[in-house]
Amino acid sequence: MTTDNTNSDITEFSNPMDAVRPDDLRLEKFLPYRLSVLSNRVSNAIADAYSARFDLTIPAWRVMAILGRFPNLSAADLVEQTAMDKVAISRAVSILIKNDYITRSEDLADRRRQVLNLSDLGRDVYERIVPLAQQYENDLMGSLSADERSQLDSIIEKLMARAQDWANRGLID
Amino acid sequence: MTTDNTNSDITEFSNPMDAVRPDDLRLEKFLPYRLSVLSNRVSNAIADAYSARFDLTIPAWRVMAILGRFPNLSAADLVEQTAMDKVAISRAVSILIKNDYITRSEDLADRRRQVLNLSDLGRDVYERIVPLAQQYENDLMGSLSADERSQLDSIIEKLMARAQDWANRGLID
DNA sequence: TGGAAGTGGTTACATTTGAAACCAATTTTA
DNA sequence: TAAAATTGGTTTCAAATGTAACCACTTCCA
Repeated sequence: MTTDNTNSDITEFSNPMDAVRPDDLRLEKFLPYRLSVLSNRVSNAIADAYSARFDLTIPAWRVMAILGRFPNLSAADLVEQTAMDKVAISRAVSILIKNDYITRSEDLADRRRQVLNLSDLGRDVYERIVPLAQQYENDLMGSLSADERSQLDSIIEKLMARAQDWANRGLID
Repeated sequence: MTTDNTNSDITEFSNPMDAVRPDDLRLEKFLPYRLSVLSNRVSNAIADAYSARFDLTIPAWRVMAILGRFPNLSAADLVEQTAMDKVAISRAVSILIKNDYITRSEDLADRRRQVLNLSDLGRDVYERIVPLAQQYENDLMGSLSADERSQLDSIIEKLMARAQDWANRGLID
C-alpha cells in the first residue's frame, strides 16, 4: 500500500484514518459479497490449472465433470443439474464435440433429444483433471477441521435451499 | 424430468439407472462448484432487486458499497479490497462518475492516483440500497442457527485465507 | 386426425468481460 | 540525474455470456 488511508488487509480496516461509519454496510462481513470473492478466487485458481493444459473453459469442464459421473444425459438434463444456462450448455457441448471429448447420439424414442457421453479421449482427459481438481479441494478443505467440514456441508445445503426459494417465488419484496 | 435416467433433484443422483462410477468426481459435493452455484444464485437475486431501480451493475454497486464504508480510496485500493479486476473497477468507476454517484479528485502527493468518494447523490442511493441488501442477507442468514452463523463466519475466513495463499504463491503444483 | 401448445436445442445479436497493450507519473538504481 | 523498472489507470480487441427469436419434433386435446 502506498498512502496512509489505505490498508493492505481487509482485517485492518479499523485504522482510525478510515472514519468507518457505524450504520454502513459492513461489506467485509456481508455474506453475498464474501461468497462471491471466495468463489471467484477458488474457481479461477483451479481453472488456471486445467484450462491451459486441456484447452477447456469452465462451462466445458463442468459438462465433462457431470457426464463423467452420470452418462447418457441430454443437454436439458445438464441444464437442470448444473443450474447453467441452456445456451451455455449448448455452446460447451459443441466445443466438446469439436474436440472429440464427448459424443452425441440421437435418442430414437424422442428425436429432439441428443444423448451425450464422454468419448474415450474425453474420459482420458477427465481422469487426468479429476485428481487435479481434487488436489485443490483437498488443499482447501485441509484448512478446516473435520467438524468444520461437516458444518460447512450442511450450511451450504441450507443456504442453497433458501436462495433457490428466491428464484422460485418472486424474490423477497 | 422426461426420461428414466435423469433426476429432478441433485440429491437424487443415486438413482440406479445412473451408473455412478465410484472414483469419479462427485461434483454435487465438490466445494468449488457448490460455492459457485450458491454465490451466483445469491448475487443475481440481489442484483435483480437494485439494478432495475438504480441502474447499477454488480461491480458498480460493489464499488459504491466499499466507498460508502471506506472513503478516499483509489482504484487500486478497490482492486485489492474486492479481488475484482482492474478493468472492471475502471469501468465501474467511469459509469459511477457519469451518473454522479461518485467523485474523483487528484491526489496531489501522487498525481497518478485518483481519490474516489461517494457524491451526495451517491450516498443517497447507497443509503437506500443498504437496507435492501441487508434484507436479503437477513433472509439468507435466517435459514441458519446462531451457531451455524458463527461457524460459517470462521469457516469462510479460513477458506479465504487458503485461497489467498494460492494467489500469492504460484498456486499448488 | 390435425392444429395448438410445449419441449429440446441452436442461432443471432447485444452486452459484458478479460488479456494485453498502452500512456503517464513515480520510484529505483547505477 | 538519467535511464530502467514499477505503478495507477484507460483503451483496445477478442472472447464469453445472456436474451430473445427461432426450427424441429413431440404431446395434448378437440
